[in-house]
Amino acid sequence: MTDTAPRPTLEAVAARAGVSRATVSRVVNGGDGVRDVLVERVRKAVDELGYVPNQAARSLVTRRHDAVAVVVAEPETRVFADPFFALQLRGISKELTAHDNQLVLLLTEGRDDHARVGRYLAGGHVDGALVFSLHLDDPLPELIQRAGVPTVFGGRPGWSGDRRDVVYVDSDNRGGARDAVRHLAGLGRTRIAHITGALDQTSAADRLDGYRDVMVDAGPGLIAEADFTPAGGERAMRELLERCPDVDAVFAANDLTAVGALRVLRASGRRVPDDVAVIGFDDMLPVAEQTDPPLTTVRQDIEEMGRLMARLLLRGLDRDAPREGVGAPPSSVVLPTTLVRRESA
Amino acid sequence: MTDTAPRPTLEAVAARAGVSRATVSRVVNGGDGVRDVLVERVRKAVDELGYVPNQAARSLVTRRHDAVAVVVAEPETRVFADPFFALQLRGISKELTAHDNQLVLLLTEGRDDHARVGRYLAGGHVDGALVFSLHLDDPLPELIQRAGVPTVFGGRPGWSGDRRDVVYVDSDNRGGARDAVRHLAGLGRTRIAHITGALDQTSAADRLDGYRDVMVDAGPGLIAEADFTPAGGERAMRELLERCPDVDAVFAANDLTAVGALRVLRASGRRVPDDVAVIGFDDMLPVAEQTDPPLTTVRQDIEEMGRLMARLLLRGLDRDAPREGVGAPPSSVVLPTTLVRRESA
DNA sequence: CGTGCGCACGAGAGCGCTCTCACCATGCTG
DNA sequence: CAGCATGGTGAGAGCGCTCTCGTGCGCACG
Repeated sequence: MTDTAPRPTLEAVAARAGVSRATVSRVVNGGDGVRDVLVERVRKAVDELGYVPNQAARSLVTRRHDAVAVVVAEPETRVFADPFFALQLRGISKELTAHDNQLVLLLTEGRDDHARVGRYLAGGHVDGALVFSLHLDDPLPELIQRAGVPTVFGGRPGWSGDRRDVVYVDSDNRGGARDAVRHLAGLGRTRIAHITGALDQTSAADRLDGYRDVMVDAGPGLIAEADFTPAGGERAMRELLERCPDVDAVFAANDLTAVGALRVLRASGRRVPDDVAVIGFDDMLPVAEQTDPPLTTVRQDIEEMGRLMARLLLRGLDRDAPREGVGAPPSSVVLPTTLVRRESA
Repeated sequence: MTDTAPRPTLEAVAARAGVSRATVSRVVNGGDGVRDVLVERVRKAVDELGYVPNQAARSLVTRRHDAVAVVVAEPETRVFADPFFALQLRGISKELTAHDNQLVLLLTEGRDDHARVGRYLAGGHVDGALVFSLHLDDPLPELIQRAGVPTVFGGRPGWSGDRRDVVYVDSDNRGGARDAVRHLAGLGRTRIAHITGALDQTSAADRLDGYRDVMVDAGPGLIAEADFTPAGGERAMRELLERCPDVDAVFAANDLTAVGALRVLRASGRRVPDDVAVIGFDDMLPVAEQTDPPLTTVRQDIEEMGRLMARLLLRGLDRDAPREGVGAPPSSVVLPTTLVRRESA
């Protein structure tokens, strides 16, 4: 735990290079309009002194921070006890880094914490925010919009339907669900059930919608509600078997739910996929590949989602647009999904 | 994507409250030495104007940022495709938040990226750093030490043996391994094998040491090297069965490895735990509970590790110490592990 | 009643940077 | 050859805050 040494200032570099502060500043920020001789001289001085600009001083005048907040709400941190979180973060990080932006991570801890996040964002410490808050009743999005911080959401916010200015990046949950169910139908299955996710999240609702798109005449008996967890999957599967013992296919809202379903199916003596075909969602790798049998599932490109969120945000901040007004204002993006065939369906 | 509005300054608050800037500053920073009447008046003005201090301006003069960098090296981000990362981060976040510090996340992408991180840390943007870099040959720790930023490491760095000033937080990998092996021995097992983790990481090396502590006379035939992945676990288990078909217990370096081992054992017709007892490490919940049979494993309190890292760092920054010099300089901490008995051993 | 002390407050100087603007060479046009 | 763009450079103001000092006041003391 060493202590920081005093760092050289612009002034020091200017003195050493025999130019003015202004010129050094110009060189440090690209060097346009400075003769090559001087640029060279300043660069040398910078190297020799090990000069690094003081970001605080810079922000004070530019009102830019080159920093973006990533807000993850508490309920999500549980969901993110899977690679989802890490991957998305990685995509975000890559994109931000490529544009020299820092990533300030804000994890909320319970609802009281929302105020703190709101205050922080309103405090103008960051240029924008990437927010994961997929619950319908979450006050956070509203709070953030009010804070006046440019924001891109991860996953469609529940209330976004009526607001045109909300920008989000999402997977094509509905389309992916349709693909899954169509695949099951293509296998000749006719009694295709669906185990939902937590329906207060748009992803779960959208997947259910996709299922219904294909199974227009599915009775409610074939739909069981769960919560994205293996335990929930078990419960729902048992329920389904009771209501409809001759079910021959299950589309689970995510891979973890599918794991629970698989376990119950096996315990009931049914073979997968011979008796009951099973499809998950996410392609959560350590899980989907390890199940018995390996899980057919709908893959979403999670890292790309993160990257895209960051890209949209930065574009909105005019970091990217070469000329003012050239880039259209960013609008939401829905990424395609792909069905990954393994052995469970 | 709304745009930020101009924010009120100290000056504005001062004018409204009819006091000087200095007084407002005093109130905002605790209010010592200001008459209650004025404190009240200033507070009111702050509320009415929705004043939030400009952190950049403040940092410029205080040279404090109330921000801490969390550095995660690339190889780790893969390992952290498990709840490890999220949990640790959560612990860190909680502790930092409690002390009004921000969390700046730095994920490195390949070795070239180290320089960037070094530059950032040397740039004095943050008051300290929490670093995850558990590989023996990683240049990052050295780089960071040279940057002169107070740092606490997550996991014992490979080269820390000879350096007294390195502060880290780690689990008692060695002790946990000993417990696991002793438990297996206590079950009457005599041919207890060990599947190692990636031995360029101290955690893997320490667990191997713990195994050896108990199995002082274990032949090399009972040790197979793997890499913390299920696939590695499978490979190693096959190897072990070949070399020692009558093995009756396996201590795997982590839960994922154990999953691979379980699969091979089952495929070979052996029953767990009847024929072969298996113990993992981590208690990675979605995994350990879902295996067949549920996995006996060594649990480490991951969130607490994160919290502790942050606490040590902040203490080192004198955020905590009520009086100068009262708190001893922070030293490394090794957290205990606990054996969680399920059904595999 | 004068002196001294302590306390509450304000004035003002920076922190390190960016950015506007004025200045001074040039080089070109009329 | 005067006049005027043009482009490179420096001087200086100011971003919003903290913090040191100096000032004025009330009070206890001699």
